Amino acid sequence: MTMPVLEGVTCNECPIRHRAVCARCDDDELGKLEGMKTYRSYKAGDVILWRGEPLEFVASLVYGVASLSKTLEDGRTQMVGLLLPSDFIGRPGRTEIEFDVTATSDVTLCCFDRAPFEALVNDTPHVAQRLMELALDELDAARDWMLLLGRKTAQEKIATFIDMLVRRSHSEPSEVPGAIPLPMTRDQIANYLGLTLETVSRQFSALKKRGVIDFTDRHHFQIIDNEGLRLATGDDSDPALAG
Amino acid sequence: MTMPVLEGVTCNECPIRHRAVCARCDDDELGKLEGMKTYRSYKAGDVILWRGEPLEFVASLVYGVASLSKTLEDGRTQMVGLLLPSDFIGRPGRTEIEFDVTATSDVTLCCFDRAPFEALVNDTPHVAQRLMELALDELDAARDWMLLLGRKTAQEKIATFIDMLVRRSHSEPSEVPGAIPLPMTRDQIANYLGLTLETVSRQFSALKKRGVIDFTDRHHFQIIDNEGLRLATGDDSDPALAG
DNA sequence: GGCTCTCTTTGATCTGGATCAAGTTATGTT
DNA sequence: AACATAACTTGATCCAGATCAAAGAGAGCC
Repeated sequence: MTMPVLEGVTCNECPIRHRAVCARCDDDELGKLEGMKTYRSYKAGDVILWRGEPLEFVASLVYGVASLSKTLEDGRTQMVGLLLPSDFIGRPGRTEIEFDVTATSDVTLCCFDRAPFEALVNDTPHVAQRLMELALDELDAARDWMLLLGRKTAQEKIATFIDMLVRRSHSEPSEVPGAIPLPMTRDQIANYLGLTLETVSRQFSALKKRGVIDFTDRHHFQIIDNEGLRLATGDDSDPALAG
Repeated sequence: MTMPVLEGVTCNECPIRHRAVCARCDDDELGKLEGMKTYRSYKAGDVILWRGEPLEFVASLVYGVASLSKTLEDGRTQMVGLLLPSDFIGRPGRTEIEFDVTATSDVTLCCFDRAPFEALVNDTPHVAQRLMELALDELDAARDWMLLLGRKTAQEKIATFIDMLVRRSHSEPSEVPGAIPLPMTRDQIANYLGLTLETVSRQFSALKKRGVIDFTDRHHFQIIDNEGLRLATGDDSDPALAG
């Protein structure tokens, strides 16, 4: 996997310019952010932030995938969020976080030191508003996931996960056409869906056998039957909505 | 249960004055809210808002308990939030909601028409900031609940639920001393915890048999063994933290 | 090319919580 | 007080997904 080099890239050339925390900024506001930003990179598997550790910086995720996870005393873990490009790490007024943040693939962040960023938020309504929107989007996503974790079957969980990946990964242009990247191991997917890795593997096999998806390799798949996938999520009763 | 009459009550006498969306307001700002507010009451079981319906008003919950829930096509439902006094319904920039809001007990809301409220938010930073804090608190709660739904056992779910009730219900002074109200049916608790009502009932019985809690009646209980309760939640490994 | 290590698949078995099925206790209502 | 209805408890059985186990399949390295 190639890791784009971003040092020296201007905000106007940034791939997440219109979806990240800076989405609503005008040129003037963007200039201030431009002067504050630094890029950081992490290898797949690196821990970006530990739960409870003081938060030195906030950041937008530019490339890659990161995960938020919580762990019980005996080691059971549950992912409580997946960060894709344009997602934000850190919250106004919070000096620490309640979960670990880990690089799932190689990751590049656009970072701002926390104190000056907060000062900027306070007198830049465009940034404050965008932060609120991002927080509310995360809250909606968290609630969809609560329904999934509490009430969906293993098959429905896997179908919903694939459906979410298709919707959210505005797939990189350079990739094999039609092949959607699966940027996580079976174990990480299991931790996201509240399952075991064996069950994840079995349900992928079942969807493949049913002709809903197909794997080009273990980390790239294609949708064969979009309608079948949608039905398998358990969300829509009305087939007309999926057409 | 007595339902306090609130018509004519001033904001300064309001029981949620210092925790609700108005928490940071000065007297001037409070005056504006005072002029906009109206009270609405609902009976236990009433639907306050349907998913997808245009949002006419936003509100703070003053008395009672309400729930947010999502439903799959075949009727399986999952509660995705519990609203207690001072919690807020409605979000800046959102004209509809993604879940049903239902009165769990008799409920009183302090309502504001949506459009004028949003106008006020835009030029009252104290309100905008407080709304952000409330949203982030909900996000933290949602993530704790994802860990519960995805990884905890039935016993741990029940213990965590009780522990949350104890922490959050600043129990009404008029109640029987030491008796904590359980403001939901077994079925509603099951929908909150991703269980069935039979499992909820069995786990309450098990905690009672183990001497952790005791019931004065079916909707009021007491904590007998606080340490035992904390251990049963599965959260803390370190007993020193619970002391 | 062969070796090692990690990830993945598949099979066999077990079990926690769901489901099915009575009874029991409250809370009204007339 | 008798009745009706809704909420709750408890028991018996079942099954989806966990757990235990072992065998493939990549990917990196010398």
